[in-house]
Amino acid sequence: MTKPIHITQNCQPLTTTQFKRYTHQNRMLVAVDCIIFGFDGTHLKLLLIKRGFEPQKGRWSLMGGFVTAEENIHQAAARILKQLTGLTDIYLQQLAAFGDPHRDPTERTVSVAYFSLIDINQYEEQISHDYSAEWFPLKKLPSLIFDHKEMIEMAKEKLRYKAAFHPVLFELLPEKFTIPQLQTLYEDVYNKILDKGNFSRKILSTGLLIRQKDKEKNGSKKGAFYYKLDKRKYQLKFNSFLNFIPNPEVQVK
Amino acid sequence: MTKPIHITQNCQPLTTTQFKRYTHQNRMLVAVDCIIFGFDGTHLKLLLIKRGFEPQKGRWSLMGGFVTAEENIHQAAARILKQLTGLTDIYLQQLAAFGDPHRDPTERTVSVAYFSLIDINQYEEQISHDYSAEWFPLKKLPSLIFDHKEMIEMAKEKLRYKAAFHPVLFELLPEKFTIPQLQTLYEDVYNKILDKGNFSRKILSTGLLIRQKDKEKNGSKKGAFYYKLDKRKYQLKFNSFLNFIPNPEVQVK
DNA sequence: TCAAAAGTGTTGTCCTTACACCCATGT
DNA sequence: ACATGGGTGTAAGGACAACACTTTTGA
Repeated sequence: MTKPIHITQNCQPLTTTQFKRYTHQNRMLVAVDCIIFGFDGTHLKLLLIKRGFEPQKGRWSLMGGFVTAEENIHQAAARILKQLTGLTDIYLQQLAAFGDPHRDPTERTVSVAYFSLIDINQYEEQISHDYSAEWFPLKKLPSLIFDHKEMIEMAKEKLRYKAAFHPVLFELLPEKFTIPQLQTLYEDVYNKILDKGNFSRKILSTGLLIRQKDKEKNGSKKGAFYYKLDKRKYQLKFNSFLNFIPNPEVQVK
Repeated sequence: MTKPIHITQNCQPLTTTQFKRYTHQNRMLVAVDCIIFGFDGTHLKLLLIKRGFEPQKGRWSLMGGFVTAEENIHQAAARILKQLTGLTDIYLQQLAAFGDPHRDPTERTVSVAYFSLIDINQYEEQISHDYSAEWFPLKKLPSLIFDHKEMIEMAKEKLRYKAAFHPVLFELLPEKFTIPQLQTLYEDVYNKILDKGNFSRKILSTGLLIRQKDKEKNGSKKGAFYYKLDKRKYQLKFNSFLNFIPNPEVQVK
């Protein structure tokens, strides 16, 4: 069995006056992997693809790709996200860099994981076929390649942590939504039943929501008012501490 | 002026049966940079080095280094931290990956920033000479190379965010410390005067501290009791939400 | 004895929780 | 009419900020 060779070390370093390169250093691939969250009205889900190329062809995986020479890492993540979902201007946040020497057995690759929250209704069905993509409930994830499981675990923790204080979960909902829908989302994220009265007051007290004239009538006879985010206040208050969850017991490293 | 050439792309990819490498991809350097916090009893400080090599020789910089072929990123950060401080088993947390294509004009380098909290008294004076290292108060930082300023800003935010809920600032203090010393630390981190009565009660109510028999007598005539961390409870409660700061208004992206 | 910092007591306010209750409406 | 979920009222309890007060001791 041949060991992979670090080809870059065989290359002669350039040494022009202006642009010395660092010599004797090990160059490696840098990738991004996207943890894409969606909410179908009942459960939080992840969008995974069936890997169409070697190695590990046919196994489930996060959507990922290599960072190119011209782009920064965030741009790479946005590009990858668009490739799979067709969406731009999406909530997209860096999670962490994963760099175990053998995480990808093919070749040393450092992967920067990003997590994103999308409105599952906006997602283009079409594209999912090209990538054999599928939404999986968080509790029923398939076996995944490399360290993707670990990435997802970290993303879940981070989401819970963030959502306990910041109104980030709105990113998962359509433009118009009801408070009971929002509550279901929180309940699924924290796996915890919340008191509807207290929840509704807490959410409304943030002043982030604007009540609409119409109601959603599928969930109940009475119907629940639709709300929209007040985009301006949302931007403004995003970083303040809003304490959405009573006694959060999120564990984060 | 010659443009830097992406040498790796000129290399022929290996294609043995067992170990295909990814073809046509751009390989790059991966570095770590360490944001090292210390507390001198009055102010929070950062340990910076005067860069001893080109490019930008002689300018101030975070301590950093390249990730080698055999180690993971965290190990690289721990190695770099030990190189400069002589310390191991230090609080060391990944902050974020920085990957602007031109952040290091020499050559495309992705840097993973780590931040660490050390007891400034444990720091070995000796080593600082080899690296021309110096402690700078956060409010009087010198001009720094590359994007190091941005890394530091992010680290400050992260530290404030984390310390508002988790007892992480203890990492900056010696084994024995007094509550007024701890309060000074919090006050410097949040640039905010705290009520001593409320602060002391809040800290003690966590149950993390064990009172010692002896007192520190320099700060006052009466003297303040020394405390030690209850290591077991510290581990146990580290991730729960303890709310150290009234109305935190930390801004984090 | 007095100044200065450590530490304790006390009180009013605000927030939260738990849960009872009312509301609207499709069947 | 009644079941069902949406939404409001409310009282008890707890947490917390503000600040007055007591303690200790070196000079």
